Formats: sequence, structure tokens, C-alpha cells
Amino acid sequence: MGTALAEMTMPQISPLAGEPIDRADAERLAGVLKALADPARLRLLSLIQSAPEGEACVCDLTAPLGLSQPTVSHHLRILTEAGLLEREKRGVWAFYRLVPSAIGTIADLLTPPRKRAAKKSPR
Amino acid sequence: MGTALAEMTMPQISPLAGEPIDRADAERLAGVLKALADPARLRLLSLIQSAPEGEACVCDLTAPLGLSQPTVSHHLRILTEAGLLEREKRGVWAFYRLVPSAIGTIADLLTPPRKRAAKKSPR
DNA sequence: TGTAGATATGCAGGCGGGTCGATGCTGTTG
DNA sequence: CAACAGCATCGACCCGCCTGCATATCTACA
Repeated sequence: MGTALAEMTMPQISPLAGEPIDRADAERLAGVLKALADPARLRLLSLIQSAPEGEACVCDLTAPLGLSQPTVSHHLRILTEAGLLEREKRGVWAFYRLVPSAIGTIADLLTPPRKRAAKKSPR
Repeated sequence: MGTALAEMTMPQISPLAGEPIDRADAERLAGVLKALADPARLRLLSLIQSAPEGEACVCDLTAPLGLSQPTVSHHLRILTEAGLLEREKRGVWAFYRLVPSAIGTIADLLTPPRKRAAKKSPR
């Protein structure tokens, strides 16, 4: 299934290096970035990442965020569908944790090849 | 001045590493990410980056994007205010180019790995 | 089986943002 | 000086999204 991120991890080139990216790639990358581009969701990622076992359930996140439970579930859903979080249900609780290298993958997609390569002419 | 990104490059910690980020930092980072989280703007960055001299004017970008000139100017404005692009007016044209390590900075903010000294709140 | 707690989903209101056409501004050219 | 080209700004439309309330679903337990 999707998880958006998974669809672009392996594919091809760094969207912001080399030749222009096409609409499709731009759409996909923008989609994942949209999931990140929200204060509440950034804080969710941060809270989960810094939680005891690197995981947290909805009930632990509602208070710190100051948002209603449905809203928190909504954001967690978006992050999960984007491939940034994974959900595991244990008993009555739903535990969320960061997908290991998901964010790193995004960072890599944004970062131009660390090798100077580049066909950039001097000037 | 502002440029959003500049306000957070130096400031503090990696938002997605260590302890939870506060609302203010989340807002700022989300703001910059919002600028990136749009297909048209990603393509603009890509187009400009891969242009002959690493720069391009509005008239060169309108056609490839398939958007109206006002819309393109609008997106360029957002990217500039976010600190991702810099604008230089030469004659009648406005040339845009990537701010050297702007995107790299964002990637670094997202990536926990590296150990960067920078302790915050000396005040 | 019935009840209570933890999450997910549906629905609706309100705001923000992408897009375009029209217009104003500035520098270039004849 | 007049006409024109390149951009920015303005106003407006419309769609998508964040949020909360109400409700459904599911698990644990008595």
C-alpha cells in the first residue's frame, strides 16, 4: 500500500538536484511535505520520538498538544498514511512510533548529492 | 531580515531530535515546510536550480509550469520570503536563484543524526 | 452479556491558500 | 515623450484542511 513515502524512496533522483522534476514527482514529494508542514504534526513526531520507548498512544498525546482526541487521531492518521509513523494496536491502545528512516529519506530527497558533481558552470 | 529560515538556522536544536519542540519552533519549521510543500514551488526550485546560470526570470518559468504569470510571481514570493530564493532585479527582469544552503539547512533541521553543539537558551 | 475506556469516523464550520484576470509600476526602446 | 514589455499587486473565487462535537467501533472486564 501507499504510505506515500514508500512510493518515492527508491524510485529515482533527488528532486532538487540535476534536471527539473516532472509534475508527478513534484506532486508526490509535495504530498509528503504537506504531512510534515503542520505545527501539530511536527510536535506529534517530536513527542513520540522523545517518548520513553520511542512510542506513544493517543491518550498520552492529547494533553501535551492541547487538541481534542479526534483531532489528534486525525493528525496521526495523516502522518501514518504519509509513511512517517507506524501504528501498532496493543489491547485498547494504539501505539505510534516513527518509521525508522522515514524522515531521513525526506532529508535525503531534499539534499542535493553531497558530491559536488553538478553541471553548474562557474560563471 | 526575516526570511523565516534565517530565523531558525542558528537558533536552537534539531526539532526532530532530543526533547520535544515547543509550539513556537514547531510553527516556524512548519512555516518553512509549507513553502516547500507545493508541487508548483518544488518545480520552480527545480527549474531554477537546473537553469543555465542557476538563475531564471519569471518569463522563463511561466511556460514550463503552465501557470499564469501572477501565480508564478506569487509562488516565487513565498519561496523568497521563506528564505529559499533570492531575487535580483536586472533591467526589466527579476532573476531568482537558490539561496546556497537553504534547503540543506532544512534537511539538517529534520535530520537527527549529526551532533551539532549548539546548546540553546543562554539567556 | 453489559458496561466502561480508548480510538476511529462522520459531519460541519471557518479559515487559509492556490489560481486567474485586471491593473499598476518601472525600466526599455523608438 | 510615447509605447511597450516584464513583474508585482489587488480583488475574487473556490477548494482543501484544521478543528471540535457527536457518534460508532472495538477491547477488556465484571
